[in-house]
Amino acid sequence: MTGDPPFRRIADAIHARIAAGDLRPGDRAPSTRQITREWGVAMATATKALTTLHREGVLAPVRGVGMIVQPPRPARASARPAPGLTRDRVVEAGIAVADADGLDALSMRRVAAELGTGTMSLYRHVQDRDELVRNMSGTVFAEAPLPEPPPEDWRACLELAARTQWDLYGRHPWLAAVVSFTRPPLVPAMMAHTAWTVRALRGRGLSAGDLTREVITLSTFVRGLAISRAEEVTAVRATGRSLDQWWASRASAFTEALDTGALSALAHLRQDASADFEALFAYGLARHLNGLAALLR
Amino acid sequence: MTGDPPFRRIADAIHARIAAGDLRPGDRAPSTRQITREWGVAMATATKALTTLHREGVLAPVRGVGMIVQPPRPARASARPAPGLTRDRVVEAGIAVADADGLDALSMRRVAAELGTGTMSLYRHVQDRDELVRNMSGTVFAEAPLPEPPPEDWRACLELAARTQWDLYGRHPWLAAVVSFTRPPLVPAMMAHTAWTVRALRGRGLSAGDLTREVITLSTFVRGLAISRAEEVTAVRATGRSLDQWWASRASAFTEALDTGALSALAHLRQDASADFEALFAYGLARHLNGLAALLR
DNA sequence: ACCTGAACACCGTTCAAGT
DNA sequence: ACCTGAACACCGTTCAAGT
Repeated sequence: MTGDPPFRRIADAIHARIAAGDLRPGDRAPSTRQITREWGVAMATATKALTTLHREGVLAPVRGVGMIVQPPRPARASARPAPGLTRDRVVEAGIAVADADGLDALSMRRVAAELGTGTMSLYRHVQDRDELVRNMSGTVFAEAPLPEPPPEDWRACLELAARTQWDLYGRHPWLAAVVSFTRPPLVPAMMAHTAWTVRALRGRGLSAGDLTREVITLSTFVRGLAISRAEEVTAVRATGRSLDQWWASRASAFTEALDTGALSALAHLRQDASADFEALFAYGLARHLNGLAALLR
Repeated sequence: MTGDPPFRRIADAIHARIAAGDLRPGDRAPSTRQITREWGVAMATATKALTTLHREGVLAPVRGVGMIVQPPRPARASARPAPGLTRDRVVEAGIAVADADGLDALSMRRVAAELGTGTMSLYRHVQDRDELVRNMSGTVFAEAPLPEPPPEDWRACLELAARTQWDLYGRHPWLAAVVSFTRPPLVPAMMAHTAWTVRALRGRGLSAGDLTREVITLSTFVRGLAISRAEEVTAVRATGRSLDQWWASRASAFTEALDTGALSALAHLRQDASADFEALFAYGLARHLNGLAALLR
């Protein structure tokens, strides 16, 4: 890029401003004089940059005004199906967007742009945004199979199932907020996860009700903590502040609150322990499984 | 309300349709003939209902067309501060909207409409929507104080703290998705909750790290299950289908999946147990506290 | 100086116009 | 018949114009 000749670099920079929306169709592009000032080049170079963009159809000269930004030409012929656009590609693009920038960034327009199609073309492959998200969940769950045959020990099984979900939520921070265990979508990979856990618990004296509650509450704990961890990822992305920095910025207001009698007990909390999600996961899982062990005994 | 005379009830009903957006400025209001059919009243009553709305400025007669819905008159003079609009009133209105229609319905425009102000007036009292939601959390947490002095038994304390949060999330289904225990806002009522729990656990041999993890993982379980319950509320509101009805509609596809080998273990789950959130709460809490009891022993 | 309406840059999705 | 761009009815928030 830096090896490009100056007129090319200037042309690309102007093009980038148009792509970014800083310059919009109908606006005046920088004049040759402005270009010479801004980039420190000769008039000949500035003129060549503009005529290049003219030849490429990006700008058009208007007598007595200057170079005007043209409306973008449609990238593809209309009413022709985008070649190779499939439900799987839409879902993959959705996963890529959500992994990179979170669920809030997952707009239909953004996914379509990622695929180089019109927004409405997506609706030929998914019914609506909700169905897209559901399909995304199903697809990523298939990334996390559980071993066959399972470990013999029920505790090893439950630890493995919980750990597998925990890691999956870590790879896809948007996932935790989106899965449901009370209205599970009919996604084979998710049902397989649940079925694997049921098999580990079956025939150990739990009532059918307790078996159901065990499966749901364990998943709920893992999901709940994964939601907190994901919020942390989002907060860092949004504010640029890590949890440590956030606490540091609150420290003075916090210690002030500690003086006021009833809140002084908060001084017994350790902030580093609240930021270590791995240790929180291990602790909460251990308490739950120890409680279950007492029930099974 | 039901004691109002018929013409008043009809006029109110038409007004309600306008407020709901079913009838928009420029639309024709129901004619006298339509009113006699729809409400089963005499022409004189229908005419009185329409002339009442005319006198109130809601409708205006257009010769040869009928009664036309008028644009709403601005409720208050501009650039005059809305009398009595305070941060507390904004927060209260936000809570009312979110309680009634969920967090998705909590738009700045909706809250402003509820208060009869312009949207931008809200920004004089809260910095942005996020701060509004944070203030809402703080306010409702103050609804759920914990008793002083606390019970002597640590287990009774933790059960009470968990139960209090659980009930609070039940009264305000939007709350669970919004609270954070890793970046807690400096809200006295929330900090008091945490401090109360810390006091119950202090001096029982837990390390500072484990004490911190205990407080967070217990809250995480309660919050996680409350999120599931809230999603259930939202799903019923959106689809009009209870969890039972949802499962019934899935039954055939579900039992089909059960036949395919590995998933047959799912038949051991009891759907009614998955829908009983109170029992799920009690089960999960008991497992966690039994696990903690083993650690403290 | 204080307040807020118009405007902007986004959404998801409907629907009719295009091929 | 199939496909999709324009349009609609929403967002949160900026900013400049109003009082």
